[in-house]
Amino acid sequence: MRFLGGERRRFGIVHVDSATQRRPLKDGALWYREVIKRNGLRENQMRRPTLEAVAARAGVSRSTVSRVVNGQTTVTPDIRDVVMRAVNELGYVPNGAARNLVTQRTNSVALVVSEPPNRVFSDDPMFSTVIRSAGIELEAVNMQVVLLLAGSPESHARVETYVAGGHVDGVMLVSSHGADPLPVALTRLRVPVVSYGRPAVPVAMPYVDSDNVGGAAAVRHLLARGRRRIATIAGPLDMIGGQDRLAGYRDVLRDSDRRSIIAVGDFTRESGAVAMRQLLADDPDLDAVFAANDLMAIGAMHALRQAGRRIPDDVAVVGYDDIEAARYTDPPLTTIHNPHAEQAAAMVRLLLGLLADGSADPSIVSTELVVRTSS
Amino acid sequence: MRFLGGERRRFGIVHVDSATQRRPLKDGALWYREVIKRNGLRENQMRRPTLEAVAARAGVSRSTVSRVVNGQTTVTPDIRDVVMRAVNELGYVPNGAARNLVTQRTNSVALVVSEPPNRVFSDDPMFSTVIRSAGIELEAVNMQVVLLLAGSPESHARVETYVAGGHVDGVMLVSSHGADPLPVALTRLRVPVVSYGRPAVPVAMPYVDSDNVGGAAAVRHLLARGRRRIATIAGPLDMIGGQDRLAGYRDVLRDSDRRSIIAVGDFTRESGAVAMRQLLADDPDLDAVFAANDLMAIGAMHALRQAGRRIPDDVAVVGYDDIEAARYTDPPLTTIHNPHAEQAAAMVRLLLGLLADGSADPSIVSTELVVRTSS
DNA sequence: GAAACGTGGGGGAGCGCTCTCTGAAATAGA
DNA sequence: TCTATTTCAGAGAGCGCTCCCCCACGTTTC
Repeated sequence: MRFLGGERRRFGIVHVDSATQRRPLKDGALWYREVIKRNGLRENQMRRPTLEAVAARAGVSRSTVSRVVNGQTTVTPDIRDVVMRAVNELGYVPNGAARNLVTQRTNSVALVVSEPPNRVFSDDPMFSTVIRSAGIELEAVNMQVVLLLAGSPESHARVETYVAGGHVDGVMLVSSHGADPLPVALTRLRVPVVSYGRPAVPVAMPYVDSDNVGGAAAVRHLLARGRRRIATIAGPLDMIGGQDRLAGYRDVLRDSDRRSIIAVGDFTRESGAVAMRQLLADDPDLDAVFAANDLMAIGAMHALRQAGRRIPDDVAVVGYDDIEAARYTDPPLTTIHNPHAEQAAAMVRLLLGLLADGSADPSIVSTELVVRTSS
Repeated sequence: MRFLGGERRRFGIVHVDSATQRRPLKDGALWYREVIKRNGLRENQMRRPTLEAVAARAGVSRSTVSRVVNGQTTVTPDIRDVVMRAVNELGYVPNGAARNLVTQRTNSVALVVSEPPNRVFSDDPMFSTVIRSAGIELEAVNMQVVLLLAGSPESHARVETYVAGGHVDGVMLVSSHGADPLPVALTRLRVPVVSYGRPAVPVAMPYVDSDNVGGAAAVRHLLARGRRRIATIAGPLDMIGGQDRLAGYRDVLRDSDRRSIIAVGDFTRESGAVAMRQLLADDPDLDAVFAANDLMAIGAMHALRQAGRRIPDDVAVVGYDDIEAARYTDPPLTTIHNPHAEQAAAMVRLLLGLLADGSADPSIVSTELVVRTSS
């Protein structure tokens, strides 16, 4: 092994079986008592330098060091240099908790992902895109993202307590479905909250959404290609995204006097495959399908192939989102480009505006049809 | 619009163009001054109740309230009830910053994702799996995940400062490549750090890895299938994962007296396609390819189809990771199942052990060949 | 019945920082 | 030369919480 590790640490390779892996863990709150007790003074000795220490070394007051560290300009250059030297020599870094306590600000925001359990295990790239984009945008202004998973009802209480505890300056809410109590609960906390996509419940919460005409554009495209029996695989109808994309589909078909053929999925590949099989059973002659996201489109393509249909010759397929994978399906998937990264960045800006001056200028990012060979 | 929003907030839909979206943002640290100034006393009035307030209402001391809130058992049931009533009436939630300051513990850990920029925009589900699994595991012990992106050199300083600032109790490092200074820098900070996968540089840091014999198993499988010219698309060679999987490939081929045919990718689909084309140009007669991850395998399949090769008839393809998408390729992809979720959970447990008592029992999760129809 | 012990609650220090207030020194003005 | 004004550093009061220490009050022991 290559660990050079210390006294009490044991290193080495151990194969763990699933039983061991699943053992319950002690509550976080319990440890620190034990740890403090065990480490006793040692902890004190190796404590990081404080403002006080830097001040002593530089021969100035705490206030002055604070001013220097925070970049205030009312400090004479000479003194500034002396302080900076002391800071570097001691390796001083301000203590975040102390700063948060007095400023009442944490410079971090929560990203609350409120997703149903079945989606947790599907690997929808939407989530990683949002997380990443929001993270990048926040880091540009020196703020951090705290990820809060709110999949289960129990975790809701945890999330609420965390937010109410003043750990974050604001909240970004992603993917809430109709019955989700979180949007309402969070707004009651008097903490700035914004939503990724229009909230499914009526609540006074600024949001950034994407232009939902995409669903309509997809169907018009299929119509223009001469398709006559166009089915759709809708997303969960308790989510706004699911509703809106379905509405777009319906509107266009109604206008062109065609029948709607609808199956409902839950945004996972598996559900797309299941829905496609059902659609095929309902109407064997369908010649096109519009899926409310790419993952379901991929599942649908899989089911179509298994049923012996050629794409796009027998059945045309259009997805939604334009995830990277859409470029690599066989054939490449026609889809609606939905700029999740931009939308996430816009959400961050919305929240920052709220934090800075209470302003909330929502924005809508626009979608665009990307025609590939599946249609 | 459905915003019911307050006085100074402006709601409404505004289309933003990319130029506006990209405007630079004020530094986080600058606002709070403005905000404090602007809000003045109002902020004070609506401050959340403190321990003091609860104590006053319950007619006991701060200490007693603290004991009750923290679940200490040395409080008489009567008093406990009185305090709890006051807590509920006031809606008291302990202030996190104050608690962190005095306990020197934050109950949150950082997940540092140190990934090269080109991978940021590829949607590798590995990252979301790790993030999600680690998050779930930590929430079980009431701790939070703070996501720190360390893609660029500039962001390294930010990450270091953040960690040094005591904002987190420990650090989980993901996906570091050879030249990454972060592992070394972080260990110097005297903060518990664990790594997802063996660090690429020799450093005293506990890690959880996956059993890298997978590469070998994949190649043996292809050999058993009667394939004679087996190529590989390796991952970045400055990452341990890339090295190890390549080593497995090489070892098996050497033992069976066959020639290695190697191209290098960077774990993205695009790079897999590029590498496949190159491989095909180098050796048009190859009859199998082992890609170091599924994303590259998907890219390779795409390139093979474009080159008119049938899979698996002409060329067999094997991937690595067994991401969800591998089940939905055409044909479904044979791959090495790599339990990222389990590995992430094990990493969390490793870190928690370190935090609790300095113990670090590393573990290796095992991989397994999953045969589908691409080979 | 006095001394010893145990038990539950209050007092108060202090975690590390920011920021207002104050005062000293430097500069300007008369 | 003396006062008015500005500039810049220090003193000190908290931010909201935890936890050590101690005291008051029972309860036991000899």
